[in-house]
Order: sequence, then C-alpha cells, then structure tokens
Amino acid sequence: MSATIKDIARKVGVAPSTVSRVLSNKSKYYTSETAEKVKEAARELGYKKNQAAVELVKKQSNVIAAVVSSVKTNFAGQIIDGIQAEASKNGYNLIVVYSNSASAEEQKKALLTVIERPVMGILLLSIALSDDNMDLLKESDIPYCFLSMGFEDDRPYVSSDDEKIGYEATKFLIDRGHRKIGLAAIDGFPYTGRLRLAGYKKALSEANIIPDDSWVQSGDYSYSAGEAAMKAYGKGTDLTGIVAASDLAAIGVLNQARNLGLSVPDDLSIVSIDGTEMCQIVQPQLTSVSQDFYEMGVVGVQRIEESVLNKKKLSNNQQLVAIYIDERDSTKLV
Amino acid sequence: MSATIKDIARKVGVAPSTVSRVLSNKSKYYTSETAEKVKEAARELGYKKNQAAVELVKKQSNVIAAVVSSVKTNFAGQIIDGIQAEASKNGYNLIVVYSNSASAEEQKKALLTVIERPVMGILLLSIALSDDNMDLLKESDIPYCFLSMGFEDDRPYVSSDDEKIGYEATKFLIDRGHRKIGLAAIDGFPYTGRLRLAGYKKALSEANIIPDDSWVQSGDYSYSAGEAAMKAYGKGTDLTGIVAASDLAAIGVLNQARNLGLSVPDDLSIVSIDGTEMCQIVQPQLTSVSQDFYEMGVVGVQRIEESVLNKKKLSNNQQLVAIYIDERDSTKLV
DNA sequence: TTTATTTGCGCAAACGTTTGCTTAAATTAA
DNA sequence: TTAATTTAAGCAAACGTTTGCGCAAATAAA
Repeated sequence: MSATIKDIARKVGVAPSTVSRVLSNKSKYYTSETAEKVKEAARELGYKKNQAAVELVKKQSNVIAAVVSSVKTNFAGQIIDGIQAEASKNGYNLIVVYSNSASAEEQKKALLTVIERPVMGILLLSIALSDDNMDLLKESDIPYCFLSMGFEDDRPYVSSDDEKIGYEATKFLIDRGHRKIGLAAIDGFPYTGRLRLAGYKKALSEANIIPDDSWVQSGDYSYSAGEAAMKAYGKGTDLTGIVAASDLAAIGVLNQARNLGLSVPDDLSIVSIDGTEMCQIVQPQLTSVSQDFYEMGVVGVQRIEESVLNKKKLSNNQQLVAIYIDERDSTKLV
Repeated sequence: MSATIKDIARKVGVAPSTVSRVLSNKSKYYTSETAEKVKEAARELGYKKNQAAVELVKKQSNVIAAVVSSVKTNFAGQIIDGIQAEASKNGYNLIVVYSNSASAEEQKKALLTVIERPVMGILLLSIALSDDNMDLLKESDIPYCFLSMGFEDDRPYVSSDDEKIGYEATKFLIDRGHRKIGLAAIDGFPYTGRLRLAGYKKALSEANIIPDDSWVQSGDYSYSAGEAAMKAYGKGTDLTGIVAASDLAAIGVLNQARNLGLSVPDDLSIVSIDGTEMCQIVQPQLTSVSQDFYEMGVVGVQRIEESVLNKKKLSNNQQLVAIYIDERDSTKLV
C-alpha cells in the first residue's frame, strides 16, 4: 500500500497538516528546515498524492475533460493538441474520453465518467448530445463548451464560421472563372451543413448563378460520400468546380474523378474543407478552406478558464475562429 | 451544490447506508418498496455519485487509463477503438491522456494524472518512457501494459511480431520476382526498427540476395522520411521494390517516386507497413503488411483484467497479435 | 520591562461514500 | 408456544486529504 501523508508526518515527527502544507507549497507555514525533512521523507517513502482524497475535500480539480466522438474525425487530433498545449501552459491536466455518438447510452457513460468527478470543465468535440444527455450536462454545473460545432440556441461553443466557409470556398472558384460549381457530401440537417450550404448559395447568387438541383449532392462528409457524389455528377458533368464537405470527401471526389477519366485540376477543380495534413499527401495536393482546429482547442480551454474564474455566465459565449484559404494544386482558372 | 446520499436518506427517511446499498444494487439488503422510494428521490434531486468519495474508500475504480504519445500516430485511433470496445463490454470506463514523448517532464505529468488516482490499469500506446518515469510506473503498483511496442526486458506488452513484419513484407516482393528491394524510413535504434530490419535481412538472405548498403534508408517513419528515402534512391535506382516503414512513409515514397517520373507499380512496387485506411485513399492503393491494432487494444484490456484478477505477475506477459497481408495496387510481378 | 505582533505548527472537522457489525422485527422451525 | 433463523435497516468507522482555528514561542514595538 502506498505511503500517506500521515506516514510522512510520523516519520518526520510533525503533524499531517504541516506535511500537507509543505507538499502543496503553501509557503509561510513552516521553516525551510521542516520542508526539507518532509520532502526528503516523501521521496524516501515514494509518496504519491491520492487525488481522490484531494478532490473530495476540495471539490475541485485541475483537470479538464474532453469528450470526443469516436467517429473517425481526422481533425480531432489537432483540436486535442491545442487543448493540451493551452491546458499544460496553465497547469491543468487533460483527460479525454471517447464516446460513440451513435448510442445515447454510450454517450451517457462517457459523460458520467467525467461528470461524476470534480473536473474543472468539459470540452465536447463535434459531438451531438441527445436531449437527455444535454440535460445531464447542464445539471452538473460544470462549465462546458462545444468545439467545432455551432448551435442556434445559447449553448457555448467555439467553431468556425460555417457560412463563411461555404461562401469562401465557392467564391474562390467563382473568382477563378468557374460558373458551374457543385457542393459534395454535405448533410443538410445539422447546423454546420445548413450554414455551409447557405454560404455556397450566397456566393452563387452574388455572381448571379442559379444552381441546378443536381449540383448539391448530400452525404455524410466521408470518403465514400465524396465518391458517391462524384459518381452522381458523372463523367459527362458540366461542372468545372466542386466544393467538398471535408478533406476525406474531397479525396473521394478526386479519386472517383480520376477513375471516371477526369483530370484534376484540368477538367475539374476541387476545393476541400478542413485543410488537414491529408490535403498534402494526395496528388494533386488539395486546395482547401482550412479551419484552425488547434486554435479552437486553445480558445476552448480559455472559455473554461473564464467561466470558472468569473463564475457567472458569459455574455459572449459563442465564438468563431479564423479560417483561411490554402491554395494548392487541385484548382485552376477556367 | 449537488445532492448527496445523505440528502436522499433524509428525504426518504432511511439511513445513508441503505441508500448506498440501493444505489449500488447490493440486493438483499432492502425491500423493493424502499428501493423504489430511494431511486425516485435520487431522480428528483438529480443525484450524481461523487466518484472521488467512492474511490477514496474503495481504493479501486473501474477506469482504465490509456497514455498516448501525442506524436501523430494514425493508428492510435484504432487501438483506442479496440480498448474502448473491450472495456465497455466489461463495464469499465476509459480515459485517455496525451503525452508528448519528447519531454520527460510532460510525460511525468501525464503519468501522474493517471497514477494519482486509483485506476485499475494503465495502457501505454507506443510511448517511450524515460527511466525515471518507468520507475514511477512500476512503483505505483498499478497493472500496466505497453501496446504496439516491444521490449527486450520483461515489461509486459502486446504488439506485432516486428521481425515477421519485416520478413513478410520483403518476402512478398521476393515471391513476385523482385531481387533488389529497399527498406525505407525505418530507424535502427529502437526495438521495433531493429527487428523489422532483421526480418528484412533474413528474407533477403534466404533468397541469397546480398543487399547493398544504400538499400536501407533510415528515417523516422514519417511522410518526409519516405520522401527523403526515395530521393536518396533516385530516379535511376535499380531497386524494383521498396518496403516502407509506415503507411505515411509509403505515401512519401509513392509521391516522390511519381515526382521523379517513376510509375508505381510499373517501375517500382511498394509494400507499406501498418495497413491503416490511408492505404486505401491514395492511388494506387497501397499493398500493406497490416497490423491488427484494434486487437491490440482488446488484448491490452484483457491483460489488465487478468492482472487485477490474479493479482500475481503473469508468466506470459508479452504477447503478439496476428499480422496479415493486404495486396492492393502498388505491387506487381517483375 | 510589558504588551502586541508574528511565526511555526498542531488539532480536529469536513468532504461523500462504503461496509462490517448490530439490532429489531418478521418469519420459520421445533 | 418458544427458540432459531432470516430479513431489513441503522450505526459508525474508515478512506487521505485540506484548512480554519487555536496556541505557544519568538520577535518587535511601546
């Protein structure tokens, strides 16, 4: 059994309270002499703090929890890197739990794993919570913030401006002379997809382009959705440019186009959305509207910090991070 | 403040102990009538268990911790999926902490995050622990197991048979008529790289092929290491086949080969190691020696289970999972 | 000197559970 | 009917910290 604070106290001949104060650097409560002896003894005994005890009495910990949907999102890693960096900078620890967003039951288990202990905040990465689980989260009174997804209600989140993403991607192609532009593998239902679609339509409308219904191929952002969209457009499509819902979808479009005998970017330009490393490992490298996932993580942690500090609800609790365009080799003038 | 067991007890008019027993389903200690009232009250009060208190008294929890090196490993996700599935099947919860393996200090923080609470076991994903941190881990008396990396000493691990991987990849090419075969982006130092190199040499030697020094280009398994290796081989290389150290490295080789004007697989066959989804999103799709990462996660959890159950050290604590070859389009007969 | 202040440390309560032991009531066996 | 057993529930200790309060000794101010 591991040594406790009492063992150290006994060994050194002081009170447990003194040991506790030394070990948590509450200076001005002991001589440096005592401190040395205590630290020495702690080292000898291989003392390790029991965080359960600490958290029980303090009702607060320095750990931030991230709940991640287990569906293959290739950008989750970047967000986590950002969270990790900012958390570590401020002395917080990060724990991540994975949750299959498909099952409300699994989701609840993941949520309870973090809610049932006094974490200082919860970050939810592109995860669609069921109503019950949303209630659970709210009731917990733990500060939380969604990352990489937005809402119409007042839930706190930090994400990209999805309408702008759709707009910029489309405008990028229009500015290069394209008039017939598809939108591939996007889903109409959730907030994200709807906004991107709105941006796409806005850009077209500003250029007086009236889209044909067949230009928008819905899907679930996946590789195969990209493939399917391209199949639907077909070899003889009159589209000259395509905005793909995600990097993976863009690669699906790219490969399928090649299989159909279409050359990218000569016959078809592709703009991808997300801008992860995948854009750079395919040939041609994909032009993308890139999101700053790392920054989302950083800002997410800052939001949590603020809400534990201020204790009050924040007025401006929905925040957007910058997007930028990375022109690579999958697009050209027409 | 959240409701406690005592609040429920007061509300229903029973003792806290009874509430505790009801809520943790210790049947045979109460009437179903009492149970109903307790559960009802718990629901009304929005009761949430305080795990810190539970863990303090039980000195045991049902959470398994995974420590993951934050370096971009595209297979970590698959291992975690496996861990998650098996853990969930057995009623355990999983928490993941990320650790930058470059810094011993960061590593220690990650380790302490999990050691300082009574987790039931620790899984370490392809993470090279410093000696100090290894001691920390051992002292903690928490069962642990390394995943996706092997050791020469008696540390418990589950990984693939890396010598066999090197052997099979090379043999695959030999069997298809290749005689001049490179090994790209592998590092000679750690156990994994050394074993794969040994397998590579064994296969060559069995076929009476004497490798030239230039055939082995060392590197760090990365995309750019793959590129660099292919650059080193050069346009005029007499190699007809290359074994790449990882999927990413293989893609680096592939793209660089194409840039040099070499066609895959017509001029050059490539066998990748790992077999993640990336193999299927590049063109041509990459033939790979695939590892069963998911299974590693599953087995890892089982090892933890065993060691908490048996309490004793296991005799056979180093385990290998199967590998298999996925022939795709990057290889051909010569 | 006397009085006030500071310093260093100990006491003990509190945090929210679990669980071994006890007890009273209810049931069964004799 | 009495004795033995079972059932349902309560009591209180324990888990390992933190921290407000108290107190003596040492120091500073008067």
